[in-house]
Amino acid sequence: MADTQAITELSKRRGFFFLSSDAYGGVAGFYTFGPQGAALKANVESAWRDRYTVKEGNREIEAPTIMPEPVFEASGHLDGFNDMLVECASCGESHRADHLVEDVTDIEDAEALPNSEVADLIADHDIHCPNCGEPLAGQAVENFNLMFSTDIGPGGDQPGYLRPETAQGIFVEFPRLKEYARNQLPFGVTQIGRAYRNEISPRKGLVRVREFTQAELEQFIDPEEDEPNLDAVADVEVRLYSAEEQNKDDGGYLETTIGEAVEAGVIANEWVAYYLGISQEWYERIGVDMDRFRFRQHLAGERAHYASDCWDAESELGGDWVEIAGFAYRGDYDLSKHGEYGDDDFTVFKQYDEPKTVERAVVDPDMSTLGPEFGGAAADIADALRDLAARDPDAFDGDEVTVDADGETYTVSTEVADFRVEEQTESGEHITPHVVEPSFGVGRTVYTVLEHAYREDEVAGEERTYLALEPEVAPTYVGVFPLVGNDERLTDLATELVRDVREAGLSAEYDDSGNIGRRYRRKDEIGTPFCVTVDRDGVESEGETTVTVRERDTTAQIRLPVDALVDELTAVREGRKTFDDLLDSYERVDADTAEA
RNA sequence: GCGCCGAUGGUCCAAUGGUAGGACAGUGGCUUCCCAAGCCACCGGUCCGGGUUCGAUUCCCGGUCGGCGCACCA
Repeated sequence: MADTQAITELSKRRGFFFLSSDAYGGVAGFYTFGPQGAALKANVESAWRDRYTVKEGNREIEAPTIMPEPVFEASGHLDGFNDMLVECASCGESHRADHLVEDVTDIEDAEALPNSEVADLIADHDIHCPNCGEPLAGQAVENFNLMFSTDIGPGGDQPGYLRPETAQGIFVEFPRLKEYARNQLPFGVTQIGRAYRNEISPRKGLVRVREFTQAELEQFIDPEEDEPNLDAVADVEVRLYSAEEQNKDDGGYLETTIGEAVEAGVIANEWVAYYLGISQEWYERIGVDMDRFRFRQHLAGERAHYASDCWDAESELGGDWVEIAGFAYRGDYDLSKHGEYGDDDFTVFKQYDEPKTVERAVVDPDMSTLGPEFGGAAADIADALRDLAARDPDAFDGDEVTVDADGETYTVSTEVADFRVEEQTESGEHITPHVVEPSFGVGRTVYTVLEHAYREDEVAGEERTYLALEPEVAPTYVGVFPLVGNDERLTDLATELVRDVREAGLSAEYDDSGNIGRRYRRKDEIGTPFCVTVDRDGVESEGETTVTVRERDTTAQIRLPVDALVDELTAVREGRKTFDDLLDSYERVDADTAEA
């Protein structure tokens, strides 16, 4: 069982991740991925890109991390990302001021009130500190916004924020993105990038940090027509922790399939169900221990108001369940907000199968009459007439019609209004697409992969530590060693092989220091799946030159011709073969015999 | 943000009011034909700032960072 300390220590020592800016005392919530960690993270991102961008036929973009204030007014982060804190003068405890007020009043959304008013309410209702019982009256209510703010350009008159999620970078560019998709729904846009939250209390290493990487997919759909390919994931087995089960005293997991869960209505939304299925398989692929993994449904209270169904992927880390991805059906919330605040069109024109002919009441006011008669009010009157025609065509039945404009009532002859009923052909309508959002925390995923891969065992009576990383994500794929360092035939060939392996696009490290066992252990600790060793038996043998390949988890070895080495290693890396296949094809080497 | 505890080579630990010692790791050499072996040598450290003191890594205060608890996690 991997404890957090052991992994933190290994990560520091072997270069997976460590606290940033340590030379200057460090700063909480910021981590640097070292050489192994950066490679591991890059491999996880590649695997994500392969699954959620390439295999889904989506497109990836890269938006700036800083965006101007109006973006976050529209997204709701400027208001909604604030916490109101009040500190107790007696015991120093900080509390959510809005929550305290909501508890003792019938105000439901105290967060919407100005701070001074909340402070007054605390005084008026004589609210006491929940911790020590002393009165909180007179204490200032302070805002704490979780977004990092900055100034764009000189002068400081254009405030900007570091994005608290990568998603907004996709939503704000929707008007162009829909053009690239040729206005055809459904389409998906992905982004892998940094996001920033000025967390009050970063904790637990990589799990809660202030700067982190997200991988997000925004799937834009027509809610009335588009359906996911559920057949592709219907048989995928998942462990679900539904809201209903969470509310029971003895609630447990539903071990079921995606198909059954949709059938039973446990997963309300088919798109969400589809991505849970895809993700179950993806997590397994990158080496997450599926016995320490579950999908947990949000309880009604923790769901954002716009999300109709929301599930988290959670992994067990150090005994706690940690959210590593969220799957939300966001409806049209994001796009309609940006449509409301932004200048561009956040809808898609949807053509009907066949054009519809509709009868529509229209007016075509004669401005040459209205203008002279009503002066500056004429334009408003014309607008009011159009509204009225759409709302109440019967109003035009008589000779005259009255409308209100600018607070006054005007009477216009129906002839001047030129009321008539027209047949119009409509070829389609503008709709606001709905959004399905699978959103992944990359750092937490990387940490999960590390912790779930951590193993301790014994080899030849000696303890060893190793990382059972999947070949696809292992930061260093292969180690290449001369069995001894003082024989040029061995060192020369090993040096040559490292070049060959790298040339094939596989990350490789050469090592001739100390004895062979030490070098194997070094590679075990960074999760290198294979070690190639050049020995005298191999270079002295009649005929072809051979080398040994050792597999990390079992320490089993095979001997194969150097000419086959790169091809076989590539095949395993790409998932076309396993080491077991190689065991069947090549001579097995018994390390114990060789030792004797 | 608050409370408690802590901070010594790359890592893990020891010691001390008079500038620090070990283990492991690392580097160079010897040895070594398959799993952290052996021998020699080397590299490398008291979190930051202030105070007390002739002298502070040690005592005191503040800060930073970490662990745990509380709060927070749209």
